Amino acid sequence: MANAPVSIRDVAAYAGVSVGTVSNVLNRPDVVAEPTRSRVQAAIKQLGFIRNESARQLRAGRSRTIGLVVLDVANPFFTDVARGVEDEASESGLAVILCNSDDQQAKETHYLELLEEHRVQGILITPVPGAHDRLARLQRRGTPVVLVDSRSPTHGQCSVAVDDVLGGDLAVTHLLGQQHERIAFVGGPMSFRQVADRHEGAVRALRRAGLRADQLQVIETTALNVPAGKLAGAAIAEMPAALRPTAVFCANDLLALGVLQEMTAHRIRVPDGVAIVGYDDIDFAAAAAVPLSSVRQPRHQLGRTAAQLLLEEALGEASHQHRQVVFEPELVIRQSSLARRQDRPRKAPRAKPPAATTPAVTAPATTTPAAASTPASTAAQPTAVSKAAG
Amino acid sequence: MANAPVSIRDVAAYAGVSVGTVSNVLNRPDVVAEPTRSRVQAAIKQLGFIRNESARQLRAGRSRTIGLVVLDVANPFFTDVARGVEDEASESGLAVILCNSDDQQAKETHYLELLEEHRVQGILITPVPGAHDRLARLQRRGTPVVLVDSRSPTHGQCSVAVDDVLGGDLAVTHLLGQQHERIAFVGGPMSFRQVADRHEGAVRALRRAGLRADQLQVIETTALNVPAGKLAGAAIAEMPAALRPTAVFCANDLLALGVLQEMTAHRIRVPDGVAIVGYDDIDFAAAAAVPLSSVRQPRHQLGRTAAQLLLEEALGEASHQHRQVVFEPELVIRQSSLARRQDRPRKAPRAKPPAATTPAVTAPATTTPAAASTPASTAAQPTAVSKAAG
DNA sequence: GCCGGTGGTTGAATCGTTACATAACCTCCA
DNA sequence: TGGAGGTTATGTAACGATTCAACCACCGGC
Repeated sequence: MANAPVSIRDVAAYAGVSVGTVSNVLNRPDVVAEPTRSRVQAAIKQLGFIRNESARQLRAGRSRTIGLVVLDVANPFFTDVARGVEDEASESGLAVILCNSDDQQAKETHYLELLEEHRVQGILITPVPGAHDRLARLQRRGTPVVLVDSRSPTHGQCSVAVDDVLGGDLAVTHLLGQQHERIAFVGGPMSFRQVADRHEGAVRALRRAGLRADQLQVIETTALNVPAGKLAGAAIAEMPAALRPTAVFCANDLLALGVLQEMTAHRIRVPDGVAIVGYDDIDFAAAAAVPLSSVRQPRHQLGRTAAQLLLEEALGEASHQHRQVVFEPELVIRQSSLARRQDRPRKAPRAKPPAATTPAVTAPATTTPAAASTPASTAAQPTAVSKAAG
Repeated sequence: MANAPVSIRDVAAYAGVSVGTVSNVLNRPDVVAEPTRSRVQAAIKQLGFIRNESARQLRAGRSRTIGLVVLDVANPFFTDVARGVEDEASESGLAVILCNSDDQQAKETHYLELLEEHRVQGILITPVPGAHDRLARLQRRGTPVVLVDSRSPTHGQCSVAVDDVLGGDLAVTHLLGQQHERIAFVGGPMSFRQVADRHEGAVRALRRAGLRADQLQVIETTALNVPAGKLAGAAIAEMPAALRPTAVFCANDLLALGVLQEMTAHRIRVPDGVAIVGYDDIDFAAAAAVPLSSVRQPRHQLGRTAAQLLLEEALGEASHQHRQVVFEPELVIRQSSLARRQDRPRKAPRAKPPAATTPAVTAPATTTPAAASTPASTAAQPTAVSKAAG
């Protein structure tokens, strides 16, 4: 039987003080004299009083909550980001409402409404394509928005992202270094900026190597999960061996795992028959059938930084300047993309001296052409921070 | 610039009606005459009015939210459960606050307080060991609690679980059937009911096969994640081959993946050197270095059912009876536990016999001894439903 | 011409908390 | 003795939405 909920009023009566005093004990204990304070605290304990957040929020005008909208909770990339967000939020005593838009505009819209009705402090979101108007409206009405793993086209909000063009470049440069020339890009929908950028990076690497852009075979998927990867993998497996790409760069690790499974199913050896590089370096990448090379993103850091920016905007001084933080990715080389015999002559190695003796080799930033502009920086630290007027 | 938030009052003024009427338009549009209604709706749109959830909640006494507390968001098992919960909740227009206790009592307590302050409709929780008092107190104060993947010792609340003893039994019975006799159990802490039950099931299978219980080597871990699995794997790898278990049953798939990685690192072949069976059948199990045999749980269904029970208790009639729903697990056999050559005596050539032509073999329930008592039932449906007084 | 409905609308009270202006009381010093 | 100044405690007005009794206007029936 639920006994009547006890309010601050009941506590006050029980302790023989006014409600104001109880409120003070709760929020500014130092202004209450010792004997009173402990009497009130005893009453609180005695009656099992629990603050009512709704009432506090109503009074305060805002809730002590932030919203996080991700594309797919089942993707470890996002759960790691979420943990980062949560760590940062809980340090400020804020709760996180985690919402899963599942790539669907309708679900996203629904959650944005819900979060706005909850008067959250702000919203962290990896938007579905075309969400920018909705987000802008939200901001105009007073809810701060920070884009996660996405970049603000208008600089109208803060954002935290990873340089995906560089990531794509790193991946494909590596594959080219392993003597691959028939390379495919698996990913989609292209309307996702992440996907488009990774593709662009791949093209850039190809061009720099003197190849034509249209030599990059593109296999566009309808989603970024394992089943979509399997479909793409099946398509690749069915190609005649002479035309089949010798290497595949996947827009994320889930796709890569799907492709890998399908290769195994069709008895195509990885990396000998087809080399694979994924993206995100989720923990399962290293445990895959063939340990997966992947472009690592600072996932946890991404979430933490996003939350920091949001709190800065929501709680901080009015003089907030929107910032675009861009992290640098890092290529992790594992077995799935190693040439069959690294050191045997065959074709003279083009320009890839430090091969891999250790299972996981982290490409030092300095070996990547694109990194030249960003001197001495750990990949886990933002390298490009631009500012825009609030 | 955040323009002043617009309230129901502003809408009323703008539309030239009373606040009561606006509220009616929002909540019982049918009692409002057509011309008035559309006038109000126009005003709402015009002013960009957004309901204030806090105010509604305050008035209603309860929020339109449920809390879900899991042990580890990074474990795909829990994200799948969470999706089930979310699907069910959103059908009733409820939001889910997802909290990650990280196996830590302190974090769990913190989140429970937070959820109680938020006056959630109820809490779904996979508790850390020893949380039952805290939960009971919570219930006494009026917040419904449903245990997820856990069973109520006192029948004082609803619960949804999977028969973990049966799961353990299935796994080890299978390994015994593959001629393994030196079997190890990897899992921990034993204070988790799930772990203890799976272990118990393993022992039961062993006994039934006429072996002594202490022949099951137990390697207790301090957590249920990949790193803990690697530690256990390293321990196994270091044993002299003559003493080393020929098969390992892991309390969950993350541990199994860790063990598997370590076997590979130590050049111990799976399943020839050591066979492995995991638990949960997360999506990544099938994509592992060696596709992982695993005990499958109806994860999504688990979450959905838990949410259903909670809503039944929170929204339904006062005559709620607590129920304990138990699902039945299902063994999925993959390469990691297939005997080298079922019928041939010794070491086969290194070329793996094409054991699995079908990627995943699902053991039909009827082959498992324990299933005998539960006739014709899909594993995805609850098989045991006991009732207890509210 | 009065009464009883009925369909629409109103306005005030309410939820639990916080902030703030005010009061009550002490102590100390001129 | 009469403040001044300081410390504590009090009471009340918000915050925004919902609910509900009361009210109004109008119609039909007798």
